[in-house]
Amino acid sequence: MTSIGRDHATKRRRLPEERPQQILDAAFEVFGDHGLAGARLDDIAKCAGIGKGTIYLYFPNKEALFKEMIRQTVIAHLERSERDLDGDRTATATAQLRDYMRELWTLTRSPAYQVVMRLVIAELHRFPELVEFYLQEVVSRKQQLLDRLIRRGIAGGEFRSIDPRVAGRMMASMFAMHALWASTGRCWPMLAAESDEELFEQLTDFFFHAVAPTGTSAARSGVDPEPLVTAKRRRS
Amino acid sequence: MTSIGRDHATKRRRLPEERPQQILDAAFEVFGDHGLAGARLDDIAKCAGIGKGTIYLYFPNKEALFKEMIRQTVIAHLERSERDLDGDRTATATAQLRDYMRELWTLTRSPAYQVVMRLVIAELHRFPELVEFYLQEVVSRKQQLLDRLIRRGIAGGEFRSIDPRVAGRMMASMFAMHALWASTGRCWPMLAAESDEELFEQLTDFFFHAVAPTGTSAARSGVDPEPLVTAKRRRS
Amino acid sequence: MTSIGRDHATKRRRLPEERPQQILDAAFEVFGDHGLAGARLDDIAKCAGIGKGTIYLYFPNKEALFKEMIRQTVIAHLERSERDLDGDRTATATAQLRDYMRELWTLTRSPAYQVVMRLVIAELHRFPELVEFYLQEVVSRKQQLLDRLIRRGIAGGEFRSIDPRVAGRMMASMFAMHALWASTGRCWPMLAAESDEELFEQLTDFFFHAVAPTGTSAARSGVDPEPLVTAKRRRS
Amino acid sequence: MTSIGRDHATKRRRLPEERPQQILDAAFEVFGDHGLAGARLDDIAKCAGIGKGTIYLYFPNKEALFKEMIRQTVIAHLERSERDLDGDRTATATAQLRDYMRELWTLTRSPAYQVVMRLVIAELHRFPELVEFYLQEVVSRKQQLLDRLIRRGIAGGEFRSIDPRVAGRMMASMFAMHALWASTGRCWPMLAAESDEELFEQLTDFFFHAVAPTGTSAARSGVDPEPLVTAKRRRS
DNA sequence: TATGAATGAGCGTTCATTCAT
DNA sequence: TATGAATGAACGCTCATTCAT
Repeated sequence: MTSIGRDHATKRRRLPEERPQQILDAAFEVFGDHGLAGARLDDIAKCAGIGKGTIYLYFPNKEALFKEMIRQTVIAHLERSERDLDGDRTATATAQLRDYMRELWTLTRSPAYQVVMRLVIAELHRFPELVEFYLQEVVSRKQQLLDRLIRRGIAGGEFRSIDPRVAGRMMASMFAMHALWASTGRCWPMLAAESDEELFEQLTDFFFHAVAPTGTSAARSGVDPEPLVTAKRRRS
Repeated sequence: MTSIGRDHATKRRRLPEERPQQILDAAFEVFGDHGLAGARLDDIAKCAGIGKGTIYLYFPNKEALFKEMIRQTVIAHLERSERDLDGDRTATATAQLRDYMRELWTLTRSPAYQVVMRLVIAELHRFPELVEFYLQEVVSRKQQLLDRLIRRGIAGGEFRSIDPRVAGRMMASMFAMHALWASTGRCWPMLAAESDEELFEQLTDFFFHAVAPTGTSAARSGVDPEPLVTAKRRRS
Repeated sequence: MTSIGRDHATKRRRLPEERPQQILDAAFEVFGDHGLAGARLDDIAKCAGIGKGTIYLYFPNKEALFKEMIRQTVIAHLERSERDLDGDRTATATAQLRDYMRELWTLTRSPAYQVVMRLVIAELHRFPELVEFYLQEVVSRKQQLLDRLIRRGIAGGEFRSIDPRVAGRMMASMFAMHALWASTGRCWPMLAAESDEELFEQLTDFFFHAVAPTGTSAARSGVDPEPLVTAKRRRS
Repeated sequence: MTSIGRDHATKRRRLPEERPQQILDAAFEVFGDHGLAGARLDDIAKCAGIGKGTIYLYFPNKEALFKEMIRQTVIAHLERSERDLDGDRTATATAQLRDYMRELWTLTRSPAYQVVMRLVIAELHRFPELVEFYLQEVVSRKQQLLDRLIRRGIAGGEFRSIDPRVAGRMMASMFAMHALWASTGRCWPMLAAESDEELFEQLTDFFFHAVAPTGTSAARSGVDPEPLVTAKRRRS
């Protein structure tokens, strides 16, 4: 069982300081496959290449593991977005929004984010303390971010006069749902035929058409009319 | 929670013919609170006011319970929609689509549907047999339904030239996500300020703008431009 | 479910007076297939063509069913044997013993007896009252029966001088074990190649050789020397 | 029940290496009392002085426990016999057979073997996988062993010309049944009056008489004619 | 007398958590 | 610090027994 010189393995003994991250990485993987309730600590330990008891040296219980996962993924992304958007005040709202979407889409394709999204939807409501945290630190901050952006687009005539919270919510719902679908590719082959890039184009195209100023071609927002059946691949 | 016309004693001894529905009602509640994996048959029985073993007189196992929940909500709706849409071939695609959305939205507001949606998204993938069932009986049928409708709208010049599968997917994602949000009202008060009717207007408005023929006011689709900040209440 | 004129079925409604026997017949069948612990009252009821609750009108519980089965099978056989053997005092001991064996073998081939044998061995020891009954009413009476017979054979020079209790015990053990093996044909195909008749010949042949007077061919007991590999079929 | 040299506290904390045997010992006891189906894992755990879950660290399920019990008793003996018999090619078939019987008898007197025999006969047929295992690893191997031995005895003129499979089966049935009887000593006092040694003499004597060459005294096989009523004690 | 829907204790098995090493 | 053997409460499911009809 023990192999000498096993230093090329993916899971190898790391420094003690890395232990918590090592455990979290394993948790992402196992929670993703089996959900919060279905995941076994045994598997997480095995996946992290450590003993089962060791987990309890760094996290008081299963729930705490989940908390930390949310903190890492979701908060990290939010702060990055805030920095990016507030940093550049020269670009058009359309351009900034497109950048934001691009980043969101990139994130959306990462397994860790997909896992967290699914867990948040499926199981967060059983941890009231976490719900509070999530609302304060994620939902409302994200909403404000989009609000500012869309208001600017409306004011500048880039978008039609739409309730910015509604537009933000629509965007969020489309991206979230597609992330969810993408996260279970094998189960929901609905999306399988297209590339991620194509999906992104479809999402942005749909959104910008929806908020395009009335009486105006959405093409002005930089989106070409789509052919009937399948969007052609661009850039990819 | 209390149903009018329950003229019996505490909770027990409804008519035997109602037993399966009685169990399903309890299942909706408990599954909603604890998820598919987290729900205990014991609790469902207690909630239904019957013994644990009684459940097994009507359903072979937990999975079958959920299958029946899906049948009662999602599939029942699907079949109703299929009947409605195929029954009236005179209305415009826009009108039919609006009718469909209206019905979907009504469904979307029912707790039972919200629960099912969350469970499907969160946990279905761990029950391969159910995944198969869902793909066959729900996803593909729904997709075909929308496909026909949207194609007709495009052919008739009501909608712009968009991939009908994409448009269908966007619509589905928006409604599904709003159902999810609404299902956890206490947790996601994001939507709480507005009426259901208003939410419906926002959804349809957004969608019809997104598929409106280019160079054309979406107003032709029967949707007025929205005021800036908050949609005014109509009809409700 | 209810078929009119269903009077040809094997399990049909009998007179109420026959109810207990009807239940016992079903019990023989189901206990035989599944053992005492493994048998479900549901199956017995179904097999008897009656409702499950009806069983409890005639037997206080599962255990009582088993008791009655033993009483019926074992006692019935014992008394028949005693009558037969004591009735005819003219035949040789060898002939009488052969007759007894023949009858025992016939009994041994009946499913009911095989079932009881297996249950007695497997589970009787858990019912002390029945054990007492069985020892008194079966074991000792049977032993006395054989004792008398074998003593007579020794006295008359038909058998060698052997402890009659030992000879009786050997005979009983061989027959019992073969009954057990035969009762699970599918599981113990060891015996499958031969006919019941052949097995009977092998058993009696072996026994009479073992008790044959020393220095004498067993053939005198009416048994031919067997060929080396496989006994030829006679009479069957 | 109490083993000498157990110098620890109450019952717990034997060396971990002994755990599997500790569990098996308890299994022998509980299976013996309640049968295969009737035994509760809880009781086995309690009897072993460990927690219920601990059993599953060493055995995947109930069935595997029994499989191991068979291995330790029946198969271990079988392999010992195979080694012994193949090791010494100089002894007469009679002597070898007597040695084999002697060992089988020793085994037959051990409670563990008696328990296993009863369970095999009474309940094995409900575990198809175990049946297969038993047929492969015990029945057929044992039959071959005896076949070789008896054929040699016949070829050398030590035994009469008898179907070796028949002779083997008779021997097996006598020993098995005596094991069964002995296993319920309190229930079947039939055999209690005599010593084990005496029983062994009776069994071998009976067998060798049965296979003695026709027209020849069985005494040549080394067995004296028995006195009428009770075998005298030898060697014991 | 006869029923079968209803019950709930009890089963084998799992796994989050503990703790002696 | 790190382990993994040990634990026992809890799960889904079964079925002997009860009881309203």
